[in-house]
Amino acid sequence: MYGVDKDRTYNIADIAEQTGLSPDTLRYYEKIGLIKPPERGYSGQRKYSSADLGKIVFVTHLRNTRMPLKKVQDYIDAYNEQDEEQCYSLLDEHRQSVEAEIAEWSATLDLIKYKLEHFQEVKDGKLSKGEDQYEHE
Amino acid sequence: MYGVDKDRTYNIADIAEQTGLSPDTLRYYEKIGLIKPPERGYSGQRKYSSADLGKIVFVTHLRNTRMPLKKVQDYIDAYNEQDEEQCYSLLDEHRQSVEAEIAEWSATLDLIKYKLEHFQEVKDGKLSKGEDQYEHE
DNA sequence: ATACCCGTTGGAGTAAACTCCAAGTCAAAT
DNA sequence: ATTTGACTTGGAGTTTACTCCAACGGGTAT
Repeated sequence: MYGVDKDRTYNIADIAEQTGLSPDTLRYYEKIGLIKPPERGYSGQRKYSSADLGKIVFVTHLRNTRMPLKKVQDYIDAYNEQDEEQCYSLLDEHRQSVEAEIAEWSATLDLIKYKLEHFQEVKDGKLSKGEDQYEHE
Repeated sequence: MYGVDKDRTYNIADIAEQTGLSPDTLRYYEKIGLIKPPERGYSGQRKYSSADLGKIVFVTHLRNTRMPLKKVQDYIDAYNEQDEEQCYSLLDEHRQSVEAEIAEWSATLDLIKYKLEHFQEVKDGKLSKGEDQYEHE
């Protein structure tokens, strides 16, 4: 709005600094088609615009949700086609998979806790003398 | 205890069936030193004992807790040295990392939910006309 | 004897998301 | 003039945990 140079350009190091992505990652995202190739300067160096920066920041927001790059890709595509419905469902789909992930990790945690409790029994002597080798479940 | 052939032998397919691991995975675990090489039969084929089976099942129990193979390795080592303290701390350490994992995924989920709500606002028209391109946080 | 099936090996390939590298260009600073 | 520093490229390497493959051996069924 104010104070922001809408027309300045950024080199790859600037973008890296602004986004927290490494230059390598930026080139990688470009290579896989996640971000569009920016203009090039005098000696072939990338020259990003403020709009470019905005789009890359947007990608980082999606990545912050741990959305896989393929899905980010799909999301960007839907975004460019102004298909908000599709954007929404992709995000909601992602929410579901994250919920599933949490459920799996929670079940895993329960299992570990169970093992730890069982372990306590072993240390308490309840099972310590038996031939229960490799049988802590 | 009863009805279980303590002295029968198993080929790799039998072990695969009993454990749910593939023959390839069994050979892989053996290659990385996670399970000890079993006896070999007439023509060089693996001949697992009941004890072998037990140990492999044990590994699958650890893997069920999503413990990384390296850590399973450490656990087995500690187990073989009868260092129960160490076994316990490895498991507890693992519990902590799983809890951290859950915390991260939960934060991710919150972020996604926030985005979805924000999205709703967009669809409700609050932001739909603005030049807010690439600015859904 | 021939096909068939199960096993063997070393090594390559897969997925995801980077990360690193060598070799090269180019301009500014000394 | 030369060093320094930032950038370029294609391509290889990293991690984890497998999975697949070709080429081969050997016992069983017909």
